[in-house]
Amino acid sequence: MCSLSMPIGMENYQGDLTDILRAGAAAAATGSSSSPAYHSETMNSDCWQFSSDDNQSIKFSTSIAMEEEVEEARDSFGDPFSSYIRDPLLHELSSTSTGGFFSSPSSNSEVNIGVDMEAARAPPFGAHLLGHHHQGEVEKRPCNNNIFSRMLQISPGKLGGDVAGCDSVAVLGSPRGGGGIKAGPGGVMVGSDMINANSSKGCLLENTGVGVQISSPRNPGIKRRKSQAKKVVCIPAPAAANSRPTGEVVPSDLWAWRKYGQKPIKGSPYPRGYYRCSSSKGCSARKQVERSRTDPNMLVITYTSEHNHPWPTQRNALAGSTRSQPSKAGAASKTSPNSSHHQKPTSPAKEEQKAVADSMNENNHVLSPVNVTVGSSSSTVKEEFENIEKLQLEIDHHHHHHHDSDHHQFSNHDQGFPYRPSMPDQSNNQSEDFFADLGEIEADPLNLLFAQCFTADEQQKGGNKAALDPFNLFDWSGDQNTTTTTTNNNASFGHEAKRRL
DNA sequence: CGTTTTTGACCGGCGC
DNA sequence: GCGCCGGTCAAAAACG
Repeated sequence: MCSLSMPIGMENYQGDLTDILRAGAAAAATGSSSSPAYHSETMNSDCWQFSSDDNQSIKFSTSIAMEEEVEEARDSFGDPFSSYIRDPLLHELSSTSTGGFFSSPSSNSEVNIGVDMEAARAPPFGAHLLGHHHQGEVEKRPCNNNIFSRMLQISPGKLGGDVAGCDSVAVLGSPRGGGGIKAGPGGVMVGSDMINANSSKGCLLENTGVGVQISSPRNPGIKRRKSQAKKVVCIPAPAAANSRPTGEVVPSDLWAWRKYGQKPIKGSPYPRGYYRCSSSKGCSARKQVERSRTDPNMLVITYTSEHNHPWPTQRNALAGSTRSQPSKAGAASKTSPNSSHHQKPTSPAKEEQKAVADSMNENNHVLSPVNVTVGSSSSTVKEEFENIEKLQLEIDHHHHHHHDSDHHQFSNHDQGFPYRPSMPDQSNNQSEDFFADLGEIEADPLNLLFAQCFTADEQQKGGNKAALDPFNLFDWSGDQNTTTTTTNNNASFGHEAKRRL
């Protein structure tokens, strides 16, 4: 994996993804200060940078905005990110902390990952709006610094919601609490769906905001079957760089997703993939994955419906999950159906994860000459879960034994280190809350992932491997964990391609 | 064998 | 009512 080193402060950092995001958000929040627009509740923020030793720096920009309405959806959507929303920590985010980036200045390349959880009503901030993905475009506004400006966005919205009030951004923090996150100048992005053309005018979300509907331009509020909110997440597309227009690699979020369709989207050269949760038959959770028209490097993932079941602890079927893509990752044949997946992921989830990782790596790759190597190994799902479990254990461990320390870490770093932003309100309590919440968090795979990453980092500060590669975070495999599996992210991800078009 | 992916067809909403 | 589109279905193929 790449060797990203933790930037400042990060080194010691242990935490889970969630934390990271949170932190980032928090950080962002601070940073975002600039934007006047922010709603008080919302938070913005923006960017965290992780810089690798290499000089690479990665930023995460996050903005999370939620609407009230959104809450229902919040939970799961299956996206790991959603957890953020729920996550109490969000508060933290909302609260602001300093915005620091981890950054290293030097970064040659930066990657931003912005997380937006946006309510349907998008914040006015113009920054980082994603285009309506519907149109296929997601526009990403540049974040502060980042060159690549890849962002991760999450925006929840509700169907039917009225978007009209774009202005109001109510971002809720986490349900629990607190504050919302605003999108900050630093790269905050607005959920594409939410955003509509109007967005330019100030409203990010237009119609779509509404609900689940996936932003169909036509009808904003169309009633889709389910009235649920949808969340939009933008992340750097792994393969994009590689250039596969069509295929997308879906970042894994640990949920098991089964692709049930793909359609070319009218305004976009890239097809949209439709996935549904395969963890549970009854689960209505779905997600759509497509590349941003404007920025092929960005992957727009729209989650709709919630999972009606707990995170899959284990995935059953490996079979079929991976299609051959084997060896040639690099070679991706676009058309060939099989080509779509990188190497064979063992499970979709994994695949997704890999995708994420890949993307990350890719980014890194791009960014830094350094590294990324990746072996390709695919760990099995079980392995993944094992890792997760480990992570959980770690988390628990922290939870039980180290809160303080953890807390300290965060706090200490806060300023510089967004990760655990110091929240005004929460600063002290956070830790408690934080941990209290861990239960939830734990459940969240992503968090775990991140946690893993981070922990690994600590472990390995010395580092070699990348410990911190934020991107690697996504990577399950593990160098990080000692254990690890082999999986990895290969730099080559070529997953894309697939089908039609 | 069970699961996933692929992919053409079908369905429903919307605009004209 | 028709056509466009997006979303979903379902059969076939692929995979482990």
